[in-house]
Amino acid sequence: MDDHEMLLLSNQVCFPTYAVANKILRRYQPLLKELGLTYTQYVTMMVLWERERVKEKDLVEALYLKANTLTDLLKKLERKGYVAVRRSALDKRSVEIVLTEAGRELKERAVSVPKTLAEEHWLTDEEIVQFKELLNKLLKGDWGK
Amino acid sequence: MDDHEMLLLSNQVCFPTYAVANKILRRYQPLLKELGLTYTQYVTMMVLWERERVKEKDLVEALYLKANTLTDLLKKLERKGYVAVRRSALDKRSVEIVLTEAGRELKERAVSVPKTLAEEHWLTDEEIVQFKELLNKLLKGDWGK
DNA sequence: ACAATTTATATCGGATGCGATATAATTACG
DNA sequence: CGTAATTATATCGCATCCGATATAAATTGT
Repeated sequence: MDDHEMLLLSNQVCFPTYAVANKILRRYQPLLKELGLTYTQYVTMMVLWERERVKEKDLVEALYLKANTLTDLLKKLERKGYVAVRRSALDKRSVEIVLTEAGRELKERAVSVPKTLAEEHWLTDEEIVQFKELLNKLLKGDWGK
Repeated sequence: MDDHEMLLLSNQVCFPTYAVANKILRRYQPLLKELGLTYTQYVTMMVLWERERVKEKDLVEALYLKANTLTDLLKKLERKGYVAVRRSALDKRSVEIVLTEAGRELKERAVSVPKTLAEEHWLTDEEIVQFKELLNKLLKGDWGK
C-alpha cells in the first residue's frame, strides 16, 4: 500500500469503528432517555447491577475510561439517587460506589433496552461472536496504554 | 438468555465497540497533536484529500455525522487555513468546502500517522478484513436512521 | 522514622457529538 | 403563481471524554 492509499478513509480501521460507535450511541439515546440515563451512565449502572458495590478505580478498569471522566458522572448518578458515593474508610484516597434501592429498581425497567435492541438483529448470532472476539482482542492489546 | 444475563456488560456488543472506539481515539490523539488536528478534523481532512472539494452535505454522509457537528469543525479547519468554506452559488443553502494549498501540504506530514499505527499490528491482515466487513454491515444497516 | 515515590481522585480547559429548534433557500403542488 | 413542504445549515444547551495538573493519602526505600 502506498502513501496515498494509506490515507484513504476506506483503508482505515479506526474510521468505521468510530462511526459505528457513534451510530450505536445514537440508537441507544432515545431508549435510555426514557430511563433518564445517558449511555455512559447506563454502562456504569450495568457494572453496579452486577456487583452491587465497586471502587471507582475498579469501575475505571471495567469501563476502559479515565478516572476524571467518571468523577462527574458518578456525582450525577448520585444526584439521581441510583448510587451512593463515599470515601473508603480503609483507604481514604479511594472512593466506593454502592447501588441504592432506587438503583436496583431501575434495573427492572432497564431490561427493556437490550430486549428491544436484540430484536433488531443488526448481526447474526455467529457474526456477533466473531465481532466480540475481534473487539476483545483490540481491547486487550497493549498498544493503547 | 434471561433478563439478568441480558444486562451483563459481557453480553453487550455496544459496550466493547464503544470502548474500542475510545481506545483508538486515545491512541491517535498524541500523533495527531503533532499535526495540530483532532481526530474528527483528521478524518474530515481525509475526505478532502480524496476529493479536493465537497459539499458539507456530502461530508455529513461520508463521515456518518450530523451537520451541526461539522459546522463548528469546518470553521476551525478554515481558521487553521486547511480549507476554504463558502456558500454555493448554485444553491445558496449549500456550503462548499475546498482544500487549500496548506491543506494539501498537510497531507505529506499526515502520512506518518497511518504508517506508525500500521506497524503496531493490532490485528492480523485477515482479522482486519473480517473486522471491516462486520463494521460495514453495521454501518449500512438501517436500524440507526 | 521520614523523605521520595506511587496511587486514587478532583479540577480545569478544550473538542466533540447530538437533539431540538431556528432560519433561509428551493422545490412541489394545487 | 403563490403557499406549503422540504432541504441545508446554524445556534444552543447538555453530556461526555481526555490530557494536564493538583492534592491528599498510602507505600517504599534507606
